Amino acid sequence: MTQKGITLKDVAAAANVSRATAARALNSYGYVGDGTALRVLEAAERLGYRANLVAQALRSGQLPIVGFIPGDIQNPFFARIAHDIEAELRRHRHNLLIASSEENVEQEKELLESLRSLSIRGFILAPTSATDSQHIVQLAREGTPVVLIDRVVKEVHCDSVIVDNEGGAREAVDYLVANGHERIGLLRDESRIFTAQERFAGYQNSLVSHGIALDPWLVSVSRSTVEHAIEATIRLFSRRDRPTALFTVDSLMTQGALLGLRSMGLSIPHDVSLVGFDDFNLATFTDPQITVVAQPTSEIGPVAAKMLLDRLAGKKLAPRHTRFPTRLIVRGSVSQLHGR
Amino acid sequence: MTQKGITLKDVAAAANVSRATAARALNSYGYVGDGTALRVLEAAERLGYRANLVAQALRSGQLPIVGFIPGDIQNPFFARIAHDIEAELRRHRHNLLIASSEENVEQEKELLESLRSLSIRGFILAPTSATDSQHIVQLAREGTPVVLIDRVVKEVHCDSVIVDNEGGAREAVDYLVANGHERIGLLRDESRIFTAQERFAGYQNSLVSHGIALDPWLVSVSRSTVEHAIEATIRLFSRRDRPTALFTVDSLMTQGALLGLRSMGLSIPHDVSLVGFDDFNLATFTDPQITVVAQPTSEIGPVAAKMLLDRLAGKKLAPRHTRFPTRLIVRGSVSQLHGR
DNA sequence: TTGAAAGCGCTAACAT
DNA sequence: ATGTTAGCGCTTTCAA
Repeated sequence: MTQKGITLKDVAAAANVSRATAARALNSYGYVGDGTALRVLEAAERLGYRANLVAQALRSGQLPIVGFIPGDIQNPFFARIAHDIEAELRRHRHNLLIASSEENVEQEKELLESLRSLSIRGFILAPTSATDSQHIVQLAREGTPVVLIDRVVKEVHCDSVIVDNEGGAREAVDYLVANGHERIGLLRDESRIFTAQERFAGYQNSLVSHGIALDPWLVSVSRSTVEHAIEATIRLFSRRDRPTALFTVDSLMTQGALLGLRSMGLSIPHDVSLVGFDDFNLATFTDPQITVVAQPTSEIGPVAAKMLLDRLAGKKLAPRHTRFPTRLIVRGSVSQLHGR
Repeated sequence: MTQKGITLKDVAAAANVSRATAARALNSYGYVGDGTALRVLEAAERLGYRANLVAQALRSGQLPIVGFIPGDIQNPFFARIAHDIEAELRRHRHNLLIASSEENVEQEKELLESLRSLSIRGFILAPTSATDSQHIVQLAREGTPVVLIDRVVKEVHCDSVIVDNEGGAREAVDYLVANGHERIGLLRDESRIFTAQERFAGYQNSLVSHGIALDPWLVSVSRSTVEHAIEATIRLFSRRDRPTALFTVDSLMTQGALLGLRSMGLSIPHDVSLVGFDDFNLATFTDPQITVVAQPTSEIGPVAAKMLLDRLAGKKLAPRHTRFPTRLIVRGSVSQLHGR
């Protein structure tokens, strides 16, 4: 046993002062005589005193912890953001509690519900559903600071950090069209997810602006996992009159598409051209390398963390919304379609 | 404002009982009249009562939170483990606080130090250093349950979950030798890291058992990031009389090697054969696919979480150590060396 | 079967 | 400049 259970009382006793004075010295507020302060500090040091944050939290009603609820911590996109948030919070002596919703609204609700009992100071959240959002509205209304990332929910008025999904998707499809493609497949995730909606809109808008009719058969919906995306890809390309190009709405689905196409013996870009939303490590390792719409992943975490920290510091501002632009990175997965 | 700040007192008042009785009814212990219990439960329900975990923690000295300190949450290996631990903890109504050490011992110490004030119930930790470990010893000695994963520290007596690093590395190098390679490069990370030591031992042992002398020039040390590994690879292969094969000790370094070799115009497996420790998504997307030593990543998290949960439940057992076997997955990145 | 009261460790209003 | 005291929300003796 070592310096476990050294409390303020012990320090106060050792320094021959009251607990109040000891607290003042330790947290440097109010009046404390110089000599006294020194004695207290010295005693605390000697005893190995460490303030009990739980006790502080009971009084203040706030634990120095922020909750992060991503769709899936295994998605490198979220892992990167988690890392950045954590680093930023650490600078402000806060900790990060991570709980994945696993893209399941019910789980998201339960998580939020259970975390509220913990007096968590605020949340950074990637809501699973763009519509089922009463639980978030509720949370925000109670005064708990919330920052939405990657996705946004209409009814909720709080800070948010997202990217230009519509523009990014549109640019991707524009690029495909510019290369002569007209039968452009879309591999998208469930429409309850905000980004799915916006990216789908970009796909549509691009087609419309080029006078290309939207063919529902070219759109395949799947869950956002490599496995599901493989199946969806195979479904899409098993039809005769298959697409000449494919746009995938996130990196996991892009990977699934890669695998699905390979399993069908379809080569990129010879048989099929491919553009994916969200850049990922793997994209530069394949041959050819994959053309993608890149998001400024490294900026999202820090910005979101700072927004939340501002709220925790008590700043009363109107909700702020950051929307980052995306960037098309042309690599080698799109070919000029001949016979045009 | 909604059901914020409903306390036990409110529930007790609403049910016309004392706080003590309300607590008994809510937590079902001690004697409570059936009718009374019902009234209390009903009142709690109606008021939307939620127990204040911080207050409970102040009494019990324990917050239902477990700390996870990986080297880097962005490493898919740790992200997967984090996910699995979290899922397991959730079943036992515990939460997971994640803080990366970023492979920095000092940061690891600070993290632990600051988290102790939080009355965290236990830790799952991948220690950055195999030697600098007093802080962990200390922690364990104070009675805080600790489970070590991926890496282990001699002086610390606690549960651990690791894999057969030596055996896995040996098998990889054996395989290279069996394919006629003798000049086998090693890309390893810093020797303070436990896994680095064991994997290096496996490399050595294999060479020795085949009567091949260890050539220090063939060993390149680098930090475990893609960028550093690229440089180290280039360094290794810039020498004349370069290796015919390369063994990399983790997936980030394998990626770095891939990139480094490509930048030098060296093709796999024609110019260089490659085997990496730790399987990763990308390994099957490259052409050729990469031969790797796979770890049972999906088993580590659940086992570690269960060990910790046992401790939290108060089980007094001798420290348990699980060491999982590894498995060589032969794909296409190794070629039979001619002229042998 | 229930209630009163103490106390977990800390802070802050109030008094001195 | 310092001490006294009350109380954050909860659990748990102890007494009734």
